[in-house]
Parts: sequence; C-alpha cells; structure tokens
Amino acid sequence: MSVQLPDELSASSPVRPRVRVWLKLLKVTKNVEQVVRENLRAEFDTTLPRFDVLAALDRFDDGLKMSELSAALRVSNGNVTGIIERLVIDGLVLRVPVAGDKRATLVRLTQKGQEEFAKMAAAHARWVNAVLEDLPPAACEQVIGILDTIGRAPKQTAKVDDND
Amino acid sequence: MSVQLPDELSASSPVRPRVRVWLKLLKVTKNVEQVVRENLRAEFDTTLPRFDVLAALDRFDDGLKMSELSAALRVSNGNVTGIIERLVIDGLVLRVPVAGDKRATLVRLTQKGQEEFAKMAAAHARWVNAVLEDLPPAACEQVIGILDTIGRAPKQTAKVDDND
DNA sequence: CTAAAAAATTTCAAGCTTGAAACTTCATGC
DNA sequence: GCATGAAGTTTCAAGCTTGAAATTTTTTAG
Repeated sequence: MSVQLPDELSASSPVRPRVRVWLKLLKVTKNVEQVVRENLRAEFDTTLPRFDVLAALDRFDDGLKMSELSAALRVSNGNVTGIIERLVIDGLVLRVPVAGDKRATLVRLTQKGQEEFAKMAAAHARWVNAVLEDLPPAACEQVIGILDTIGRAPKQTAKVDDND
Repeated sequence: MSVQLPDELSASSPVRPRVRVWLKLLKVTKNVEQVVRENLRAEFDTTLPRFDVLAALDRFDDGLKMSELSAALRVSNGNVTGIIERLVIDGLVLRVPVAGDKRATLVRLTQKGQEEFAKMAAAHARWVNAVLEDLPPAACEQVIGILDTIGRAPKQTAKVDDND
C-alpha cells in the first residue's frame, strides 16, 4: 500500500488520472482500515481478518465451506485455515462435517460468535461513520456509482469483475 | 479487508451510505491491489511492500531515515527494518550512517534500485490503467475531488488528515 | 558532569498472507 | 472394479505486519 509514483510518471499525460485515483483510493482505504484495525484491537481485542471472517459467516446461517469462505473473502485457502482454527479455539466458530462429502467442512458461527459479531458490527459502523463524516451521503452515493462502472463495460475486463 | 456487514446493518438508515462507500472502496482497492501484487510477482519476482518502499525512496534522492520511511508508508517501524534488510541484500538499497547521529541511518536507492524501480513504475502505471480502463479520466478526477474532502472539514478529524 | 527523559532503531512473538506441494476423498471412464 | 484426475483442504516456507519491549545514542535538567 501507500504506493508513491515518481514525479516523472505521476506527471505524465495519458496515464495520470487512473494512477492518481488509485493512489487516492489506496490512501483513503488505508486510513479507514487503520482506524478499524486499531479500534478492533482496543475495544474487542481482535483483528481485522477475524472480523472479516465473522462478517462473512454472519451472512450465511447455514454456514460456508472453507473454499466458499476463502472465495468470499478473496484470500487464499491456506489463509482461512489458520484464522478459523483460532476462531474455533475461541468458541466463536464451529466446524461441521458435510453430509456425503468427507473432504469438505462447513464453518458456522456459534451463538457466542453471533453475539460478538453483532457488537463489533455496530461499533464498526460507528467508526466508519466517524472517519467518513466529511463525506455527505450524496457524495458517498456518487462515489459508489462511479466505482460501480468498473468491470461493467462489455470489453475484456483485465481481471476485475464481480457482482455488487 | 472485504468486510461484509450483516443485512440488518447494511440496510439501516443513517449509517448506511458511509459504510457502503467504505465497502465499495475496499472492494475496488483490493481488486487493483491484487492485480498489482500478482503482476509484481510474475514479472518482477517481487512484492508490493518492496515496491512501496522503492517508490518512497525514489522520491528522495538524499534518502530517508528509517523513521521517515515508516511514517511515509504508514507502517510500523519494525516492519520497515525487515523489508530494508532484504532490499539491501538484493543490492537495491543502501544504508548510510547519518553524520552526527549514531542512532539513525539513512536509506537510499542504489543505481540498480533506481533502474529496477523505473521499470516497475512504468509497468505499474500500465496495470492500473488496464484495471481502471472503464473509469474515464473525468470520473477519476471526480472521485479524487470527493475523497479529498475527507479530513478537510474544520471539525475534529477523527484520525484522518494528510496532504495530497 | 550526570541522571533521567527522549529519540531512533531493532528485536521479538504472534498473527496474517501467499503460492506451491501434499493429502484425502470423490467422480469418471474404461 | 479401479486407475486417473478433479475437488476440497491442510501444510509449509517465506515474507509481511503489528505493538511492545529492549537497545543505543542524544538531549535536557539540575
């Protein structure tokens, strides 16, 4: 993160606007992320990756397979294994065998996990609102609208495509 | 990253727009970052953190102190130590003692480091342009303008303030 | 001068992250 | 059946990241 291009490049002509918006996105994202990260640690003694996992699981009452989870979070398979391991130890997550497939496991929030996440999610919303308080709702919608056009064009999309 | 809020929250009223724009920023940023990361690995056999360090150093011919570097990158002090260590081993970066202060060290790009970074920076600009090709320059400027308002208000700025 | 505080860095343990390799289980074709 | 490959995961090494503690040097107060 925090990529800073050399002046000779950041001043060059056709390339500039996208690189500049990218650097801006990076900076804002990093700022918000930092705030969320610190608050998660200070108030809940947890980490952003753990929060992300809980958030993903919270959306699926029936649980997710490990591979579905890593796909949802866009991280590697092996990554999720370790995080889930620790969440299981802490009693926030449960592993359930999948009927009829001994390879896969389903991962689900426990009651405790749901309750913990509910608190975190509420706090998370407050933190984000505080950091972005200077952005009026209309401005937010505008940014969302503009960024939504990425990957929407009929052309070949370099590697970026997704719903929502 | 990739925070997904529960429906009950992401649908709630006063909180929504900022959280939504935050999730959007996160998604776009993560996409671009992923592309840059993979390309750096595939084409230059290096990592994003290393690229970031080189980029920061490239802007200062006279070098940076370790603390200045970590401040510029917004990462912890200890973090930079390891990355610089490896960059020194690879001959891309040089450590120079600071005259009159035996505590500090100055870190600077070597000739090789400058040349390597120049190639990477050019490629980086191409990758970013490809990923964001659907964003017209005007849209980029618009997003930059809107996001620039963050931390600009006379109010107390929760933790976000910076130039550029 | 000297004790104590401050500054600049490194070290450290714990956790996150990746891509590749290994492993187990399942599905398919013959 | 049964070999072969695909699918789902875990393991692993290497590197990134953090916050805290430790180290060394400099500055400041008295």
